Amino acid sequence: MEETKIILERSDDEQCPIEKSLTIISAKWSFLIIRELLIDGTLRFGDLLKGLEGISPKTLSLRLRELEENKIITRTVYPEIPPKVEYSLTEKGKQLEGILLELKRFGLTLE
Amino acid sequence: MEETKIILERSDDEQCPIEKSLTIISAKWSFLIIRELLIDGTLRFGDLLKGLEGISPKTLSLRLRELEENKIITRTVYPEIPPKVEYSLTEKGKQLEGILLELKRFGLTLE
DNA sequence: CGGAATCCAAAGCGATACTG
DNA sequence: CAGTATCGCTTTGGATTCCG
Repeated sequence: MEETKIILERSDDEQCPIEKSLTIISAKWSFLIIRELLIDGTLRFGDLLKGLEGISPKTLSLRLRELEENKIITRTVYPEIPPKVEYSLTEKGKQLEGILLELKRFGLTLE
Repeated sequence: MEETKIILERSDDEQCPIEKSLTIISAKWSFLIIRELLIDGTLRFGDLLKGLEGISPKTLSLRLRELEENKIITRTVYPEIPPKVEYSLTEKGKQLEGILLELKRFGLTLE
């Protein structure tokens, strides 16, 4: 039962793991979307559009697609009229709560 | 001896703490600069310029100033000729190692 | 050596209008 | 309702040159 220790080292990957994580979290509006879903569980496109004041549907749509591609959220379509689409976090997505809390803790130490 | 629990909640600050942290860490090249300093301790401008392949002096200079403003690094000038300037992490800056490790751990779970 | 100044291309994103 | 399409501005940062 070996666990590989995670240490900090240089990585010449085109995409090192730290960078992958940051790319996902730090795109504009991304962590806010994730936070909404952590708090509310499941939300529709319109809910997010309304909850995140200032976001455009274009950007929201783009961010949601990226998060889905990275398995952070799931997208569920209900074949009704009018359409209904729900978004929620995957298990992997929920793991981001810890990171967001760390970022919050650190951010609070900045004047 | 009360400790305020850090919980995830909506924040309508122009700059919520999570966003502050992310702004610092996720600017292009920022976490790489921090990682270099975590590994090497103290580095000169030229060392960083050489170590971070692809960065331009303009961008490096900009990032260093931002990090200094946020008390993540210190800048020490030795009044010599030719000039010598050294950068290293503050105690606050060193605290970012934990966050970078979390980001790495998470990044490794992404395919 | 450690930057600052300039110029420019690319990306990012908001506003808005439109569609299945 | 849940997006997509288009347009144009703003920001970012790379390349390069120059300076104390």
